[in-house]
Amino acid sequence: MEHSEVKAIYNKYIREKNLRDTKQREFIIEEFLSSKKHITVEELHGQLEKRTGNIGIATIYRTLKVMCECGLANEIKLGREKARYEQSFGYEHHDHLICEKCGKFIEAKDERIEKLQKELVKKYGFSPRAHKLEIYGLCSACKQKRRKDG
Amino acid sequence: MEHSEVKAIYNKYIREKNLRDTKQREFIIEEFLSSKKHITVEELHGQLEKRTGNIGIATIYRTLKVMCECGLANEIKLGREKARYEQSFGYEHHDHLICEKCGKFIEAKDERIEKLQKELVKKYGFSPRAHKLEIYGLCSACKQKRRKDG
DNA sequence: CAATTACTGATAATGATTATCAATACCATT
DNA sequence: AATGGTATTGATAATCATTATCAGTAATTG
Ligand SMILES: [Mn+2]
Ligand SMILES: [Mn+2]
Ligand SMILES: [Zn+2]
Ligand SMILES: [Zn+2]
Repeated sequence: MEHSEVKAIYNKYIREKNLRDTKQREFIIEEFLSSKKHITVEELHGQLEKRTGNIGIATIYRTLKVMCECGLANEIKLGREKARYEQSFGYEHHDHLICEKCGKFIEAKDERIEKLQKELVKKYGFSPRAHKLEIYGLCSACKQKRRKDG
Repeated sequence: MEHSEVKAIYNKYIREKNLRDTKQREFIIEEFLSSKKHITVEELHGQLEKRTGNIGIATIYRTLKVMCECGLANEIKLGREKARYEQSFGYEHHDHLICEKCGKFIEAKDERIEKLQKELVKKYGFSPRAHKLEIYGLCSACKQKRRKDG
């Protein structure tokens, strides 16, 4: 429950865009906001099946697209894997350390890196709109496990 | 012609892995090394069609995979676009500024950013294997064009 | 309530990449 | 040079996430 600020933004957006307020979208957004970050469409669909009745997976794709459009969600695409989504309201921009063993996403940020990126693009007369820093490797838990198991 | 160093590495690799030396791979590698960076499989296939006879597109996929395995190529995947490949022999690691208007890839690097990334992962006990920094926006040429055209 | 039109869910389509497989080419050995 | 084992090729089918289609349904507005 709650998430009233997010819903206010969403409601404003659908009014502006002449979209309609449907039960399915309500359920999807509620579930999305209550779930772990970096969730896939399939995972969300599975969770919804338990609570609400069936909601078509196409509708979940569509609703997450709307959430991204109104700035309430971000899409994260890694290689050939299926897209993941994270809430973006109330979270600032951050980078990701991604464990290649267990799939964990660690959120991290260094203001100095952000600043140096701005310097970097300036050198090329480039106007940045967005950026993505992903570091792939092994999280500390998986590192320890690997030590034990060999 | 030439590219003898790359070919030496490739030849060493195929001997070790019990792969065979085929005309198709020769042509593909030659064309790959002579082409612009950040090329797609489809583009490479198109170019090869002119010079050599037909080479099956599956063979190009397979050969580029081998090139990546032996460290002579890198795969670059952006969102849902088709994969692009770049030579990696004789080029050091670099980041990409990617123009969303014309598709240009600007290669850039800041040693200070690289260093701060190492600090960042250390804070989380994370062992990095690779990383990817991509900045999306507008290159200077496209920026000027936009100014003129409105 | 009625008219308009956006939405839904089932399903087909798409498109890049990978798997399959029979025919062929490579290569070490004789 | 011929042979045999096996990696490779190219055509094509399969895969799989995502998007498009469309008939039926539901939200909105007056
Ligand atoms: Mn995140
Ligand atoms: Mn590059
Ligand atoms: Zn892990
Ligand atoms: Zn440009």
